[in-house]
Amino acid sequence: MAPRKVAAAGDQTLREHLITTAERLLARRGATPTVREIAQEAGVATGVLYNHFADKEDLLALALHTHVRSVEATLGAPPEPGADAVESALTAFVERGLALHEAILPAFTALLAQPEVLVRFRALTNPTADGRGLRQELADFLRAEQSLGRIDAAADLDAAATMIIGACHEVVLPHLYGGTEVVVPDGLAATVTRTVLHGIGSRPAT
Amino acid sequence: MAPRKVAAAGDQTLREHLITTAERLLARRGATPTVREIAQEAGVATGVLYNHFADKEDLLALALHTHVRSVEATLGAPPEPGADAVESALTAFVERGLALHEAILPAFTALLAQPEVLVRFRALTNPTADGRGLRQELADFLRAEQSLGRIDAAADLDAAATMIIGACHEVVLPHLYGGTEVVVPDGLAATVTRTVLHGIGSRPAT
DNA sequence: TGTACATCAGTGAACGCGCGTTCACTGATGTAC
DNA sequence: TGTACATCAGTGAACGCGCGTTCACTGATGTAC
Repeated sequence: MAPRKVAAAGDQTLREHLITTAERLLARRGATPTVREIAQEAGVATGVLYNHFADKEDLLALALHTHVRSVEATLGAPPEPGADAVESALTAFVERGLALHEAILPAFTALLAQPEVLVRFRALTNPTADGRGLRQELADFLRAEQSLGRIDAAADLDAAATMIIGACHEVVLPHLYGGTEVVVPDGLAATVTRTVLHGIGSRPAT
Repeated sequence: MAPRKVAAAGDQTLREHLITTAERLLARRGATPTVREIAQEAGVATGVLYNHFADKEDLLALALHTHVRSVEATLGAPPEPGADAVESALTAFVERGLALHEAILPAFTALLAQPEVLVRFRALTNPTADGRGLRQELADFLRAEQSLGRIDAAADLDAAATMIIGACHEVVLPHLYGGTEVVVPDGLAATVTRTVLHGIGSRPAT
């Protein structure tokens, strides 16, 4: 056993290097990279991909999984229920969601047209929130706050979570459809939080 | 000038028949149809597409445009501000949004990987809400209700519109990612409306 | 230490396939007489 | 009415291209002596 000098930089294995490279190309706007693009960017021959992965779908699913995990790692831990004021904790949650979606939606949408990659991706564990997914993580947080009496006991928290995560999607999606740069409006997280906590219905003047 | 008998059924021109056929294939889950699939489904030779459209992107952009318009036509007019109670009018709005997104998102996501089609699509007028788009239509409605004093004057209506339309996206998107049937939870429109009007913050017991 | 050999990760030209697109051809229909 | 011709929408085999994938080959490295 005498491996040739690999193109991988640093202490990554070649397999990790290939996943990292595919992840970087995937995160860029546009279509999914070809195997030739991935190999060229990684500095290896195209055939080498098939020494480390079953096929292109396998590599792309792993690249997407790694991408989501590495983006999530940059976000820091979610707020603890009860530790802070509901409003500020929820705002932090929304900011996390906005950052996450801004970072990962381009890759996801590029892969929507490749159903086989999504099948493989789903076969891996959900990379966000210890397998729960972001929406469920938020719903769990809201329910914990509710049991602490800091959220209306009659509120429908699934709907609230859907609306909040939906707002994160909605800020990013039109830019993907429209081909324009994603711009998250200043203070959106705070405004969304205020809206979901207090509502927009008319109220008696104070 | 002696046109051969065309494959188009009824009183549609062959051009319209091709757009309708592409629209139908596009609305089905999955990838974008090939020119051969469209031609076969339309009952004509593949070459005929190029007698009526500049290229595949041209046809698909028109098919998407027609699709959105025909879905919107099935929805009926949006509620008039002030005509009904805010809560019921807004619920109707959300139901329209859910139905619209459920019907058009599969086609949109299939085309996300084909940026050129989206460029051509954007060159056409926005088919929803007289060119305003659904989100703006909703924001305009909320503003009208606000000026009637039926919505909190201090509310951020852009954020509210983003959350509501976002919820419509959020209900459909995970099923597209996940490859499962789209199921809109019963009563979601009413719950979303209640949440956005009254908020989920804890309130004094009545 | 020096030399011959075995190993096998990496190589990249070549393959098969499906795609969008082209264009010489077909034949049903309108027109001229 | 009947016949010869012109038109041109529709036809579909063929083309070129880019893709994912394969596999006979290369050559740097570990091992045996």
